[in-house]
Amino acid sequence: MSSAPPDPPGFELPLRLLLAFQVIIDELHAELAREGHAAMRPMHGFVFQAIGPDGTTAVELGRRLGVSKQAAGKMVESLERAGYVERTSDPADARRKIVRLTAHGVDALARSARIFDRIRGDWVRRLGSERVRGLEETLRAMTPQDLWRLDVPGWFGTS
Amino acid sequence: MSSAPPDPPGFELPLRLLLAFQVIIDELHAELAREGHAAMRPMHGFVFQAIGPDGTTAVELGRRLGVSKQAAGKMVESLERAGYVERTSDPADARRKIVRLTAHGVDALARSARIFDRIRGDWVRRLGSERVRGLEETLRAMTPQDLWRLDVPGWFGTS
DNA sequence: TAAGTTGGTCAATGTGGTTGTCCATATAGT
DNA sequence: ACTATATGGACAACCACATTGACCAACTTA
Repeated sequence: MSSAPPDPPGFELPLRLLLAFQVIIDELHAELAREGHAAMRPMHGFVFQAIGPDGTTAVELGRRLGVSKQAAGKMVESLERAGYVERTSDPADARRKIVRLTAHGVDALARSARIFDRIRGDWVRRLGSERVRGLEETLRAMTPQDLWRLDVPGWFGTS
Repeated sequence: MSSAPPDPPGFELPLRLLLAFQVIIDELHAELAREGHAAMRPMHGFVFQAIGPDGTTAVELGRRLGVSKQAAGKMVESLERAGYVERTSDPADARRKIVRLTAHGVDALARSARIFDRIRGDWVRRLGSERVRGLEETLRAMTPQDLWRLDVPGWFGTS
């Protein structure tokens, strides 16, 4: 004879979505640090992905990430200092400098992929395959198709 | 005779979680802007919540949000300029300045709550009550119990 | 009442973003 | 072929938002 539980307040859902994202990303970087990539930051994964296997230019990178070419250039500089990317000149166009992942960067990206898969496996163990698949389907239905259209940087400004 | 679909790569889940959060927050702020709160920023909701109905101090606010007291003080300043909060001195302790939401701030908070509920209603219409409840239960199972332990600011630094 | 703790503010600094400017190089139009 | 335009990259100045360090006034405790 118990009545149905009331709906939770609407603000719980977005908060849990963000919290779940945080949980996964924190776990990823804890594991990356253990595997020798302590310098990796949450943003870096997105940047590596935007660089892609064939490399790209700072201007194109800025476009993909939704920031100015100057901001992209500074990102590349710091990633270069950290040894994750390198810049080479384009023989076909003397203006362009191609940004490519170094072996170290490729390693970080490969490890990230493995760790993400492992974390998903943990979720499957705790929730069952059906619920994880259902979760992914539900989120797919409610989010833009293009996974990489996040425009993360600066999106969360305070003022 | 079709084989089962393969598991998606593990990185899709966190990305979709973040995307879903963005979708909701963007919708919230679009609606808030329509209702006269164009100055509201994603962070502000968290800050308002941390201030609470009884007000708090800059130091305590910094603790709750996981930032320095100076950073919290600056946040308060800008929110004060925007008319969302006011500072009054504590009669019981001449050092303390109590930060409280103004009527305008309370209005923004109340509207946010209503809009969040409305957005959840949209999800229910598109997905059905069962799936939304299932989503919330799943996320609840995988995230910390304390909803407000997010330590958002600066968490996503690039370097 | 002296000593320590706490709340608030000021100043200097670091990081990561912005726009504006400029130059070298490619590309298109006549 | 030459000029005009567009593009990639770099430099500078600036802004927003965080940090740490120092300091003072006011409360608390021994």
